[in-house]
Amino acid sequence: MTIVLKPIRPKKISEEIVDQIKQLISKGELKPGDRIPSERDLATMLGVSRPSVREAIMVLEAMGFLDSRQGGGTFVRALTEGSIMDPLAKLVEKKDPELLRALAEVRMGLESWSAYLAAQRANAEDLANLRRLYAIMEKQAAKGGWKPEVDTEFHYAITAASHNSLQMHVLDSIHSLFNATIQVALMEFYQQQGHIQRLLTHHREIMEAIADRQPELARQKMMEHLSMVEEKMAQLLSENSE
Amino acid sequence: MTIVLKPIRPKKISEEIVDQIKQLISKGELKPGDRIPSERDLATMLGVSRPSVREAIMVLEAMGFLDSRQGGGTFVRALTEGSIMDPLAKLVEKKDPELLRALAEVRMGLESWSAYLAAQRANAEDLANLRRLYAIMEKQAAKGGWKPEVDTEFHYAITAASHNSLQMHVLDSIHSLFNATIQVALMEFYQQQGHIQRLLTHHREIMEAIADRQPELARQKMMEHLSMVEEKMAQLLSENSE
DNA sequence: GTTAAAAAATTGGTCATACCATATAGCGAG
DNA sequence: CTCGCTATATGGTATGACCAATTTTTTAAC
Repeated sequence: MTIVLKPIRPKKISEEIVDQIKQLISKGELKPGDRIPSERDLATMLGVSRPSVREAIMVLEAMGFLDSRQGGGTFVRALTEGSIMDPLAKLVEKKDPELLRALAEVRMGLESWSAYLAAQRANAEDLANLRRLYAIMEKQAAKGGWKPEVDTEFHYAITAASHNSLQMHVLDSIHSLFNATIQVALMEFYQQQGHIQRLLTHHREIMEAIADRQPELARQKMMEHLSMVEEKMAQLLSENSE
Repeated sequence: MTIVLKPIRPKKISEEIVDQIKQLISKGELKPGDRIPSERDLATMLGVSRPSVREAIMVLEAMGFLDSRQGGGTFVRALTEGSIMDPLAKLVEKKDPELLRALAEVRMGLESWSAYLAAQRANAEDLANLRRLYAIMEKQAAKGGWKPEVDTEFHYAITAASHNSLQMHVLDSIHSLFNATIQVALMEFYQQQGHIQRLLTHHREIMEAIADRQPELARQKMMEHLSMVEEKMAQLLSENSE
């Protein structure tokens, strides 16, 4: 008889307070703009010390629920949803160039691996999807345009063709970060510099390598492609830092 | 002339500390699993009071960067734990063979990429660390043993030598999943089958390729190594399912 | 010498108190 | 009534103490 004993993590007092206040907000008893009782009052109300209350408020402030102003008071902030970001997103929100480079590099490793696997396992449906997306890109390129969404979808389709669910999840996290940071700016940068034809060629080569069942070639082409992306990103970042 | 006036809000001390620690994590100086200095030490180091440090840690904990355990200490969490692992951890704990295969495959992609990067960037310190760990493995192998911890540490050291903090975090999530599932069983399986010498050879070849600055070779050797791991894992799973 | 139990040191969690900095409210001078 | 000053309320920081859980070291037993 295996008794699964619970994660006896005695909850911290401040966490209890966080939960209570969060509940008040979610129940609408505390509306945006309201001023909550002072730290001292809350402490006596809850029968705890002020530091505990303070830690709770600190956490809620970090979450975006509250906003404290010295001398003024603590107010409920209008939560526009989306304030809850992953740890990863919080890190790159500063657009630290070093981190973005690391991000691009991780992406390079993951996607080239996806291409390798895709070349081994892509089925007819996968290939048809890739061809469809490539046709759209080609059409756009003929008009001198480039849609980030289509580009992104193309890369997703490759990972999907790897038929590895976990790979899909991991890459999704990385990719969404990329989108959230400089994806769009990067695409515009391409258009200005007239690199669209090169991009199109890259994608075609990758697709053909996958269709021809040449894993090593697909990997290599994806690597070349993303190397250029990283290079352009570095240019973009150095320009902006001037 | 538009003068965008700014924030005005003088930054709180705790926020300052939050930024500093976040930066340490993003730059990779604090890696997943590391224990950060105690609250008291940090307070004296930074020249502030303990409550300020505590508030900062509280916020970072809420953000998912840190994890504090009473009496134990405060540790750096892998940034991808929440966003990638949680949904999948439940699936993997059932030891679904399909998912374990996917896991091993993702690991293969990530680690071979780590080896490639490490061969380009490993410094003297990184190499010394690898050699030290290899020596331990060699000694163990001479006695017919194989310690999973040392093996794991060796692979971590390679990723550390890639000098990409994000790569470190992503791989940590994957690796911890691996450890939680079949890592130990796998090691025992090796010993039973007398594959220790082959394992040792693999690790030596990888290490030498990195030391010789041969990225492609390092990648290839890591791939061979992990291919064998995946193969053995498949054997183990099929045996157990009988 | 190895292992297990016990004690000590370390570390996070909580509390109490005091004082500083800032914003708001209220009062008073003009 | 308006402007400016003062008093007060409130968040921000610092110090110190003690508790609870964990880790490490020491000690004792085998």
